[in-house]
Amino acid sequence: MGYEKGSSLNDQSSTSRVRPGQPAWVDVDPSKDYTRPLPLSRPRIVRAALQLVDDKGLAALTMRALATELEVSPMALYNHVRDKDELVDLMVDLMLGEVDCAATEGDWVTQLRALVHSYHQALAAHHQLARVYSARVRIGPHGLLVIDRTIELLLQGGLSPADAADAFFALYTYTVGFHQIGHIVPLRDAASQDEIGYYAALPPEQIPSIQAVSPHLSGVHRPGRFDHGLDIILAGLQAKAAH
Amino acid sequence: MGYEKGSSLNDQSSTSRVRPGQPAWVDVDPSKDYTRPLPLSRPRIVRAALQLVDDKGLAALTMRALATELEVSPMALYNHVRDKDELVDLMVDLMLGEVDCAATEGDWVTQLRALVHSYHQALAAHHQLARVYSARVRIGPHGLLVIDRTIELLLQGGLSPADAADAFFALYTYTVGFHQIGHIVPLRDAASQDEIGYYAALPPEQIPSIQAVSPHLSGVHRPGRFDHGLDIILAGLQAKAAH
DNA sequence: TAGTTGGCTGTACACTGTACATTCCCAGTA
DNA sequence: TACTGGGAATGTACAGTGTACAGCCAACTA
Repeated sequence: MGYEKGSSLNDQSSTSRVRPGQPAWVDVDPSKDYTRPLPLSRPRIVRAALQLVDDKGLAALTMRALATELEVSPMALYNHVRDKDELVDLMVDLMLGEVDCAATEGDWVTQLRALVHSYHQALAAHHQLARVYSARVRIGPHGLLVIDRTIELLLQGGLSPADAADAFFALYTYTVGFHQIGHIVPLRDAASQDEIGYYAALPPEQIPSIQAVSPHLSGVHRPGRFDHGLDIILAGLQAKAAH
Repeated sequence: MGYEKGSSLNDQSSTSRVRPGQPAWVDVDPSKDYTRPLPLSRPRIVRAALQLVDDKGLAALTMRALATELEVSPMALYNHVRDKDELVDLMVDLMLGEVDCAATEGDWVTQLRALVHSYHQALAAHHQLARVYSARVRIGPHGLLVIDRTIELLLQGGLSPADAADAFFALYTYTVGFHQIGHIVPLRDAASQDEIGYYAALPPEQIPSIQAVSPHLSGVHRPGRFDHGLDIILAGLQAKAAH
């Protein structure tokens, strides 16, 4: 997006920029290094970081690994980003830019469902990143727009400002929380069963209700799970909006 | 709970145990070290870790710091705990032991509200620990009991097993998510305003709805916030239970 | 052409989790 | 009482983390 230049000129290598100060008639001297990486920039760093996390997981995001990816020394990043914390904040806001706030079809509940679902999809597309919403969330411009649109719809539905704020937090908390919750595994033998194998730590007769719904518990993030929960909240909101 | 021995005998110092192998008539020889720490044990380690996190925050939980607290070498911990991951799992389950699953007054919604509220309170009492629910959750015996009781009440309310599972996840996600969400601060100048100062990153006219409810947004975890959201979900559940 | 500036580099440090080998203490047995 | 086997605690060490700091060198300004 305006940061890469002339990629058709340099073939597979993305690191060609002719060093200045050379006379024009000098073509190529293989003994010298005429190439430099693309200019570093905040957006390029953040995009590369998000890519890295999507590909290799959150644990793989180290300043060193990111620097390697960008063919640059680790400390070079610190000219564009205060610290790793800020980098993560920027990544979150980049992701939030993918949320579609523009849908205006249907009544307020329908629009709200679409908005939150879009939020959900953005998180799902970068589900590793969702685990970072902890301790503090720093809201950037994209985040602000999503929040504003959500509250707008709640007010449009007839909720009081106080109720709208609470409802916003309920939706926000549910949506982000859904992605923060990872796979649920029993305390022991986590390796043997990679998802819910609930009963491992307690004999079945002590947890009859879990037994009763057991097949529906596996697959924490199974398709439709999020929307079912969302519908429950929306139903509650409609009840509240109608007094 | 049966792990400390004779605490009334040793005064404030928790590190007095007479070294064996000394003749009984030898009273005290100050030149020798007769004292040893209390015997290490899984529960003692886990309790000390939870205390440490409650007092000094999650970041302060390092194996070295914990070992210092227990007056023991760092590696001694590894005789009782596989790794830090397992330690955290055990801490979570210890906290879940504080949830009150026994209330049986009122109808199923009332009981469910009380149960989830108790879960909320346990998390609030150790709110630093809540931030650890990421990536994976390993459920221990206390966690299983809480889950089982929740599902029992949902089934009692008339939900189908599939609906009960979805509803459980909605409640679970909301509750845990509520505590994972930390303070919300704007991207810039986070230091200057320690909670919501939303508008910093965008001019006010671009986020009119946020402006409209602004006073109700501050204080993410203000008293009552959790319960208002919970009531929304419970209202949705009642609607669902009644078809 | 001389001076300055700002992005990039290499080095270095404090700190993390934890593997490994060693030492020590204590219980149980002869 | 003396011996011994084994589990628990220790010290050392290592790889990997974020990032402070000082120097370097290309590129811009006068």
